Amino acid sequence: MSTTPDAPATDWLRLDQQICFSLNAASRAFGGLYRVLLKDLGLTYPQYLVMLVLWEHGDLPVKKLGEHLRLDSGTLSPLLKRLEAAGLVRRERSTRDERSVEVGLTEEGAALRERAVQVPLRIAAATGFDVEEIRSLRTRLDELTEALDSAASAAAAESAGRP
Amino acid sequence: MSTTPDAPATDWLRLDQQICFSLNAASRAFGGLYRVLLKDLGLTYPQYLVMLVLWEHGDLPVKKLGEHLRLDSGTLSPLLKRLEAAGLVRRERSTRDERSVEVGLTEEGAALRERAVQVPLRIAAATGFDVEEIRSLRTRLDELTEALDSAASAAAAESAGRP
DNA sequence: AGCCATTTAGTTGTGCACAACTTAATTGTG
DNA sequence: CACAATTAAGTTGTGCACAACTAAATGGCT
Repeated sequence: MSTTPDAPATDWLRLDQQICFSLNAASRAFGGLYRVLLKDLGLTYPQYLVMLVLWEHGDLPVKKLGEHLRLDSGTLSPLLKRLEAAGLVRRERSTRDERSVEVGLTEEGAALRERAVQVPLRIAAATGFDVEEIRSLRTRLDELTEALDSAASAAAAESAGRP
Repeated sequence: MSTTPDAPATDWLRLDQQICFSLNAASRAFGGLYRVLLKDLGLTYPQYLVMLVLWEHGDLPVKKLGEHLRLDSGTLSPLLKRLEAAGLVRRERSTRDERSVEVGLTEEGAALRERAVQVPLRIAAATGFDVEEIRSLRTRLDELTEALDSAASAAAAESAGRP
């Protein structure tokens, strides 16, 4: 254990000291606001994230999409099917590599971008944070994600057999 | 719109500038580490949060539990049934108010606390953050949650009819 | 007392996250 | 070339989040 707790073990179990709880709550609060703002666009928040990636990078195989979003095909396949049913994306097997499925925007999907531009602005306004605060919080969170990811794989390896 | 964006609208749609994405990623990274650490205890992360509240506050009606966790009965009812099936909690209708269901720890549930104490320590160590950093990040996130919550209800009221 | 609005749990249905597995195509190696 | 290992997508099953709804009990009000 590399930290030196300055409180008795009991306190560490107290809910209000658990950063994970704050993070989880903030994440769900974001979800709540996005739900309201995205209702007009007919998108859920994860669907919106997929659209963001496609708007930025153009057509991509499911695999690449998953790398950008940290999601696997188990999550993406049904989500993409719903976006396809909504007429926002196309999915077609790559001819060069039949294992791969290329995801691309339909005209309707590309057009939706115009209406989506206001969403991040309204979100930023809602946070009440200025650009610099947002940036620094983001940096901290990304550090956290990386630290947690490597700790999780280390712990998983340990509980399996020796690394 | 109360902020003055210093970047063109296009940049606001860029995934890597979206704080929500970082937050979402961090939240899922936490989930991943908790999944590994809680496997031994036979708990999921939301189940662990429920146990934390019960360990700290003792028996509580479902309603109060939901207030602590920001969750409603739609989420809690099935979750509590699983904890009950696992023998960790009891659920019984209050005699004073038949609408209310009191949730309490079984002996086994209370005993699990001893084994859970190590979890937050290992999480804290994994973050690589010191106590002060954790506290300040937590404060920021709580501010964020509150701002987002009130923005969401304002936006919901607006899209319904005038507030 | 009688009735209605509110409160509390629970149920149902949709969608996401993730583990474990399947299928099919591709790659690497002897 | 043949065949094993790898890779990509999809499927299945479990659990959570949340909206919308139901059922039952309570409390207030006339």
